[in-house]
Amino acid sequence: MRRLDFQRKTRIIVVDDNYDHASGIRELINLENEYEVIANAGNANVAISLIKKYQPDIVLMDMNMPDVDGITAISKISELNLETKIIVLTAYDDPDLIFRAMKLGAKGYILKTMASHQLIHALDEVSQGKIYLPNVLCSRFFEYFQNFEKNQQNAGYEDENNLLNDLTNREEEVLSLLTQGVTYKGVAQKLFISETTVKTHVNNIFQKLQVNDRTQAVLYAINKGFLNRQKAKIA
Amino acid sequence: MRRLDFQRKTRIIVVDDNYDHASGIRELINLENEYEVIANAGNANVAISLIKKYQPDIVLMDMNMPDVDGITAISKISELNLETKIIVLTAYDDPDLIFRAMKLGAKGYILKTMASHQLIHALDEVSQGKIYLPNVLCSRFFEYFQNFEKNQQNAGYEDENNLLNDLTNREEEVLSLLTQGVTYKGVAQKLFISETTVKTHVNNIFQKLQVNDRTQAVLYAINKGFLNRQKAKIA
DNA sequence: TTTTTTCTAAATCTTTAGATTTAGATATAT
DNA sequence: ATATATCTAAATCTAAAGATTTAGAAAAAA
Repeated sequence: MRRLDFQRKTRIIVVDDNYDHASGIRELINLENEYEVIANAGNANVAISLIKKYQPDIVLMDMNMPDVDGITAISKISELNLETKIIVLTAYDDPDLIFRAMKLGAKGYILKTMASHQLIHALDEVSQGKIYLPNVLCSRFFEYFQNFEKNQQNAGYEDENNLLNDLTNREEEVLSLLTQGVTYKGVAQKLFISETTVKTHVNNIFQKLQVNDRTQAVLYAINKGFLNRQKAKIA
Repeated sequence: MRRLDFQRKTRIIVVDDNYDHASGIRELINLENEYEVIANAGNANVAISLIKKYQPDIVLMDMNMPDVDGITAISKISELNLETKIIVLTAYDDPDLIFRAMKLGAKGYILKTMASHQLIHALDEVSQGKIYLPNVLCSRFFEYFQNFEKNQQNAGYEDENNLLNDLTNREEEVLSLLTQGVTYKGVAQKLFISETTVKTHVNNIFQKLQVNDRTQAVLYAINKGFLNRQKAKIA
């Protein structure tokens, strides 16, 4: 399934602060006649300017770099909105790293411990527009992904520091309306209570959430996953 | 790599509205001596009550069902917080479906068109706690995932209906402070302008966003991805 | 050059919002 | 039986928010 277009080789930039390692990769790749390493960067900032200048097809990015970390580098590169595809090279199968890299649009992820033909295989897949993620790393990704989603949904639920837990049922109802931008009068009408009662509730809410006004209360609620809670209760 | 624990078979519930298809799967699985289909559900509601009652190890869930759709069913099952693992069976490789199913915690995803030994393989992997997603579907997932993330980051950027686009620079600065719960006086101090000027800006913001007060303005801003915008500008 | 936009500001006024205190009615728990 | 928590409500007050009009200065666009 190698590309048969010999008119132009797939151009690669290698980003690695270890010069020996980078050279090894360069030689390995240059053995293949459809790929060529056109440049080599020792740190993220050099990498970014080189990528801007040469707009390579693929960037092979090492993740253990000084100064700017790999994730930040990937983020900056993807902000350039180029056609350049990023393949991450790393020593560890840290699920958080895999997750964040893929989130930022990395097209491949390989461990340094993997056999060298894996690297070429990754280049083949990615240059064809596919995503290359070995099964082991794919599993890691999904474990993390599913945990992440679960935590998103339950954000702040069993959190000891979540002041929302101190609210009474009625106060939650009132806060819910506040997060919809309803006024005192509006709340009073919707809950069939007097406006002064609403004020009492709102004041209690402010004290419990340790805020001074409704905007801050709403912001606190949103940050602590109050909206998710409400959804859960409705459903 | 099959499990060697013959003391208890892995218990499976099949959810499929097509009886013939369900029977086929049942027979196929019962050929394997480490698995047994303990029940069969023709729709989602029956499935959920059966799952509550029997707490199976694995649920094989067909996605083309009447009434309650498969995604809703998965959502409800995962809310039960059981150890039950869900494998999705479907005819189409719709990336949105794959994405949502995996997001909700499905442990496997197979196409009906795939060979039957794939199903058994999926059962093996999932019963061992792994995630089973064939390469083709994995690619689909990541394409969708990365697009999704990109859209999340640019939420509302080039949206014609996004009233935030009508704001001037100064108004954006003011709104940014409002989304932090700052008062008129506070905004005036931070921007080195008079309080009345702040009021003018805020009133203009309200008109442009078609809202009546700061809470609604803040909510509008958050929903339309204003916070992401600000982050992008700072960075 | 003239027009338009943006940022600035003040004055005036009405309406909410928020703080604080007090208190009756219910229900729950000790 | 007596605290304790919750929901209700009113009165009173101050501070903040919001609406509306008018207008000068500077910059950018026509």
